[in-house]
Amino acid sequence: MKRNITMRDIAEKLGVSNVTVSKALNDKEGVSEELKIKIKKLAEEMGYRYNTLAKAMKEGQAYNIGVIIAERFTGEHKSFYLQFYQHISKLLDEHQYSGILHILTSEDEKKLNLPRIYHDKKVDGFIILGQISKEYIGILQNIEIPIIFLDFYDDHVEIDSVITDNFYGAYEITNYLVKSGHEKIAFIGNIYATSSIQDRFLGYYKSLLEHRIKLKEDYIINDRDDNGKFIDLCIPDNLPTAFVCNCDRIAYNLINKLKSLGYNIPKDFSVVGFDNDIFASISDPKITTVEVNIEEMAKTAVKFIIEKIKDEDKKYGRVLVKGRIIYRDSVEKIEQGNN
Amino acid sequence: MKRNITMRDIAEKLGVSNVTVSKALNDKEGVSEELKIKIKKLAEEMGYRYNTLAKAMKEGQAYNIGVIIAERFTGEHKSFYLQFYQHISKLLDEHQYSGILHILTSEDEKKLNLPRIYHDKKVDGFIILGQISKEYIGILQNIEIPIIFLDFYDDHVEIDSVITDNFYGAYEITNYLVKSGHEKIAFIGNIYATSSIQDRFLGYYKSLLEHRIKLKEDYIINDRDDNGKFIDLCIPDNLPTAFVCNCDRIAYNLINKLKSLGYNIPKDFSVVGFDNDIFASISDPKITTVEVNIEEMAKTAVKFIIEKIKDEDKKYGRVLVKGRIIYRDSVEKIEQGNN
DNA sequence: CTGAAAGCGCTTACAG
DNA sequence: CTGAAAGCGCTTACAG
Repeated sequence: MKRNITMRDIAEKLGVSNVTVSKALNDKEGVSEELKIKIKKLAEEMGYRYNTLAKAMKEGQAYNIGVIIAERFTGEHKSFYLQFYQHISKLLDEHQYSGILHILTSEDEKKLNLPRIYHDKKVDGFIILGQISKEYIGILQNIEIPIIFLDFYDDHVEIDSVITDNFYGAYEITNYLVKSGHEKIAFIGNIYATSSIQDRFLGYYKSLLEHRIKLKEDYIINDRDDNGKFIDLCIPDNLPTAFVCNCDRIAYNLINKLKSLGYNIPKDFSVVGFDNDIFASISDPKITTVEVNIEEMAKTAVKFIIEKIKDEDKKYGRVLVKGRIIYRDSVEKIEQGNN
Repeated sequence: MKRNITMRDIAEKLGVSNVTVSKALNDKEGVSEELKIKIKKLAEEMGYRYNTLAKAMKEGQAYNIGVIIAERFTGEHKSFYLQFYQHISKLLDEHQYSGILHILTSEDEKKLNLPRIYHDKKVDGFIILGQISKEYIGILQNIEIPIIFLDFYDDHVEIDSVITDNFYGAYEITNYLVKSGHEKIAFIGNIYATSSIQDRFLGYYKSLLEHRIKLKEDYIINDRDDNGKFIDLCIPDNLPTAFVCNCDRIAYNLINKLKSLGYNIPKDFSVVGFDNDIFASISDPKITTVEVNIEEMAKTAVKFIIEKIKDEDKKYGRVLVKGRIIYRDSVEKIEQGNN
């Protein structure tokens, strides 16, 4: 194996010191412009590659950010967080950082095992992508490197988080349903499962409150068990005219179920979703939904984590990123009061 | 910022040298069992975290593998490679390595810009996930760290590659169609776009050859332009009875197109896909397809790249990983010769 | 079994 | 503007 080319090699060829080479290559003060150019040129010619590791060790920084996603969010057909990661990874790169994805297995989550990349000081901070257990949050808040929650939050803890404005998004899309004449509006989602679903539910509820529509218990329809596994939807006897689904996936399932029961969407029922993921576009009809601004959220999270590495006292709190309604074909305007 | 705990700190508390601590923590020879246990216990108590960076620099190894995916494969609804990456990342972790995802932008690909993580010596090797341009391959084969192609290959180059057995998979699934009575079988895919599609086409062709079915030019139906963008499918006037699609996505599109034209699938046309991705299961009817063994492929690629880092002379060549047919509802048995 | 010395490739202060 | 010295936290010979 051929030895690596180092700053010293460049320095020797030019009869200068490695310190000068270091300064030149890093565009620091203290080298004549002329020398600097000469050094850079020679470095290029010799195929010099900067050794980040050395710098990293010197500074005690790895220039890596760990991105933790719980295994249960990464199943076969759940690419949402992976897409998120893709953005994060790209943005990190622009800041001279690298992302290291860590899939947190259910076992490690239960046993509260921190990832190896933490123990090995391979990362300077963590972005936690998607809900994790309270207990795990508990140990995370005790580690000495900064962390950011992305797409969820936990109120018992003052960890900074970047979340989509679930509350407002659900509020707005429910308003839209009301404006379209609907009053009997059900919500679909396990309102105990995640803070996202909970907030979407509350946004829906706020819209009802504002419009003096009474919240009916049988209009809150559970869609998954406590492990996040989807369960069969239980449509109430007293049929609503519209459904606010906590995500497009479930809206898609609902539409198919209703269609198989002989109903027409949106003629018989209006359905709205959340996320604007693939299920919204492959559904027939295409689903009116709230688009989550993945890129903006990723950008914010990356900015925050890097700032926090530089200054550990930085605090951001809960930061909301607005989504927007994508109008499609799953909502029907109905006559007021015909229900 | 509190100083990090180092091996020296542990050593001092115990009145031994840092060398001894290093040996103990790494389970190396030359420390009494008793002392070793004492050291490990104290390290635990003091919350010592190993500094990989120092080791890495000493060894000139980063214990990171770069995974390069071309931007065009990571679009909104293309989670296939991201899923791949997820497996790779997890497997790498088991080998004490970390994966660093690099999305190669079209611009960098065109300008032949190597990723920063290469220039910064942040990775010890690369896994290239999915086809990249010949020119880019050209510069990649000149870098001094090992690389592996995953899910594609290029024959002008002796870079090791791990690919799914596209040829054999397409051959088998076409055989299945023939066995089901079909003779007028079309292939859908741009056979110049990627080596995967090309091999799938050739597998299809081999099946035809074996069954003495003539290959008809208008039965090779293009599905995308040279940039990989899907185009409208041009169904030949002389209608086939079955379609071999180069991927599930396009099989899904085809089925919808045929359905919108008033046809019934599989009554009027049989359709098979490839990949067993989400489009195969959300389609109605569900698509009979070839499942790619993502995990096995990822495992093989990870094993190979790590071996190649240890021993740069290691060669593997083109390694095929078998898939298997998933039988579903998109194929109809027809009477021989009724077409 | 234990440890002093040297070195991995940089950067940071400091001196000239 | 230029560079000698020290140090980041380990590991690898080598000596005792």
